[in-house]
Amino acid sequence: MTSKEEISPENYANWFALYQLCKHIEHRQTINISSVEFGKLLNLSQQTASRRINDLLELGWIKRKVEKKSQKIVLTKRGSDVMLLMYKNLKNILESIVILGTVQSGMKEGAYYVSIKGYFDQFQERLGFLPYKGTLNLELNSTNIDLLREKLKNIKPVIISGFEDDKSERSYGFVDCYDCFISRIDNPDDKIKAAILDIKRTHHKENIIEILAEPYLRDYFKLKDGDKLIIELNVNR
Amino acid sequence: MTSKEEISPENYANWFALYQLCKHIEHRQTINISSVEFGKLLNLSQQTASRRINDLLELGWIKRKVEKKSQKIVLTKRGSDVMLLMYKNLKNILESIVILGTVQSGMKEGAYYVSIKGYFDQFQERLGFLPYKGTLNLELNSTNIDLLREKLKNIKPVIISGFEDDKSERSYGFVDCYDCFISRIDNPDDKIKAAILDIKRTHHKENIIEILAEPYLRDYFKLKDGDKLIIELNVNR
DNA sequence: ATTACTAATATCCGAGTAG
DNA sequence: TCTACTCGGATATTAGTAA
Repeated sequence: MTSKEEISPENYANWFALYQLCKHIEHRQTINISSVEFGKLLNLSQQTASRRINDLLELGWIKRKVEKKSQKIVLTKRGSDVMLLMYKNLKNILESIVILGTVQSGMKEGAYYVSIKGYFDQFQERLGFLPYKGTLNLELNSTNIDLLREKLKNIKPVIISGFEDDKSERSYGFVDCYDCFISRIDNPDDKIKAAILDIKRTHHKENIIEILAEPYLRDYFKLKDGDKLIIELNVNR
Repeated sequence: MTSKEEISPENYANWFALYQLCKHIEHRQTINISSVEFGKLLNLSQQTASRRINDLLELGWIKRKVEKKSQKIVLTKRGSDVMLLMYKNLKNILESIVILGTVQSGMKEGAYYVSIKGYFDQFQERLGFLPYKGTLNLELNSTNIDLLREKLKNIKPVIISGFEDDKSERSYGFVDCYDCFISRIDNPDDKIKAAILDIKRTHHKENIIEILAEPYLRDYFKLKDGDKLIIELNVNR
């Protein structure tokens, strides 16, 4: 069974030691590292690094063989459980610290509206980019949709005016857009400037939003349905 | 821009403080917590908890308002970046500490072979479970396939004997199976007993393995193509 | 109630060094 | 070279309070 042990102040130094070790795993859960080298990783002395290794041994998080030139350290089942537990917890935490959207296969209506010249020209002018002729649909869970709505209240929308189409004699309403940045959850540094189409006026279910961006986001981020994206708004926090 | 700062021994106590705070976020990146309560979370005194909050303020990871009964703490952009960075690093680490397989849409041949009575009866008897009549295909990256092969060398396979089918006058070769456990990467505690069909004898690409289990795994784990599963072997580490 | 200062103390770290 | 012990000094934590 996976151990449920939490990292408490008595051993978070040890958790970090394990974390640094894991970052240097080479093959088959194995690390070859001397205590001097390990000390450098930890910004600590050889003596303390050596003591850390012994602590990890005692916790049952690693096994090792001391050899002449260095020591061969192997992560135990218990050790990998410790890392897994932290991963799992962080994953949960992320749901409450960033706004996450799940990629959904779009109904093609988005593409139609974006393409309409009366809208398209305004998008280019007021959003500052020439949008791809289609939208990416993101599903938000209820926590995230609330968080998003709350944040949008404090942001000035980019207003896309309505207009009349002479030929079809139809009138098109105004649309509010909100500047944002989109990134993959596993690579938050690669951000794309994008815009959220006003969620009040979409024909979708309440928890789905539509994203406009210059590139075709499915290709740019290599997305599949179900992938998670971070939606970042320009609010000071 | 996302800060690239690493957590060094001078501030990993602070990292853990932030982590514990984040675990208790209620709404809109906000936490209401007194220094006494926070001290309990950290297994530390009220005084130290209070100092930690001040450290986090100084690092720019949180903002706060001290109120009568408690303090309202809000995670900053910088603070959420710190958490995201750790998440990203852990995600990378996981690839080297557990064997991960990516769910692939199967070609239906697996189901055919499992269903053949000559095999099916043996599966039930020798694996200890009545398998679902189909296999789940998992794609492994090259690191993980090497790791798996290495581990399988040290495990005794469950041998499924070959046989002749009188009617079709075809002969079926033997199959090796390996006991394992399968779990979702985001819920490693919920493990399903399963078996890996001998990768040497599959007709697939080299880096795809087939999994047998009692339930229909796609339903049990609510899987979509691209989801990641942990494959655990019963080896002592 | 709170938060947080100061002073006392407990803990941790690294130099020196042995095996 | 390695790892890892002892021990004095550095650092962190807490008790006692103030605000």
